[in-house]
Amino acid sequence: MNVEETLKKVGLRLTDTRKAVLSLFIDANKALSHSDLEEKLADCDKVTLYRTLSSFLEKDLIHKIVNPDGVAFFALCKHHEHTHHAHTHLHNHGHFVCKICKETRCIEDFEIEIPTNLLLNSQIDEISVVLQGTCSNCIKIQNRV
Amino acid sequence: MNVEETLKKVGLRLTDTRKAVLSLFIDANKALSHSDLEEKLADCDKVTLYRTLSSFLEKDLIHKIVNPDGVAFFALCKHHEHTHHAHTHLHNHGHFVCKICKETRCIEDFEIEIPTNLLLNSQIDEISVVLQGTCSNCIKIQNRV
DNA sequence: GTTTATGCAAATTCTTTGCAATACT
DNA sequence: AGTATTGCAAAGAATTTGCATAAAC
Repeated sequence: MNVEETLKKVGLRLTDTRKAVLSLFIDANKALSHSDLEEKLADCDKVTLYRTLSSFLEKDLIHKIVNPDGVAFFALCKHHEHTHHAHTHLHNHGHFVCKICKETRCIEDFEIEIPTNLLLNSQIDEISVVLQGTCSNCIKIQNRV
Repeated sequence: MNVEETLKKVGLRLTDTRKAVLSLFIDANKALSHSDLEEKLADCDKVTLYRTLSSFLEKDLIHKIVNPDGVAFFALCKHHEHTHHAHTHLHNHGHFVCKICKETRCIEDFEIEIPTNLLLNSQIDEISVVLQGTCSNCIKIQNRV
């Protein structure tokens, strides 16, 4: 997955911040919050980061996960790794948030079926599934103490 | 479901604000945000409302649903309507949020099974399932225009 | 050259904290 | 009487907006 090609494909100008942020998402392989990015890109203005995240959301490069504390995390949309372009896609996979280290990951294997029998007259656009608990790493650390 | 009995049962003092807020939750039969309460209880200080919500959360009278915009909503925990007291309970039922009118409801019939095969070494405490879309009422209004 | 993005300051919104006055048991 | 709760002011955190400068196309 090439950073510059991806940005061009969705019609965003190639700026240093956008290239850096997209690289971070690709390398991270997990969800990142605004403050994660701010920390990693210390010389970048926080407002620019907010705007970068907005433009990525708008172009469907990333999706937003709000954890149970109300903190927003963002993760790459997997469909951009493939050549085909699914335009209206539901993010109906699960997410796991560790309440200790706050690490947030997509669980691609866990997909929720929309309950079409319920909510008969409503239209569903988006699904958010967040599992909160303690990650394996933090359990290990707890057991050591 | 009696307001005063319920408050006593969980060990909270009977104050005007608590009685009013609990009544609103019972009558509303849907999730309410802090600003919903502020609007309905105009003569009550907003800080008191924050603290009321905290105490209700702590006593498991209500649960918190963070909608995809990051706005917190709160809804009654159903187990308090019965006499038996489940102390550690997962809120693994779904929630529906209308992106237009922001109405938020529990969908009690829609329960998510925790995927025990995934996340083998992690511990899951809480599940949040939020479906976002357009509610039947807002669809009707759209069609009229 | 035209359009879009950035950086800074400032405004807004949401939430928490400290403390004296008040209400509950 | 003793303890918990309230209301107000103020602090803090998260996010948005306006605008001049700078960078991308």
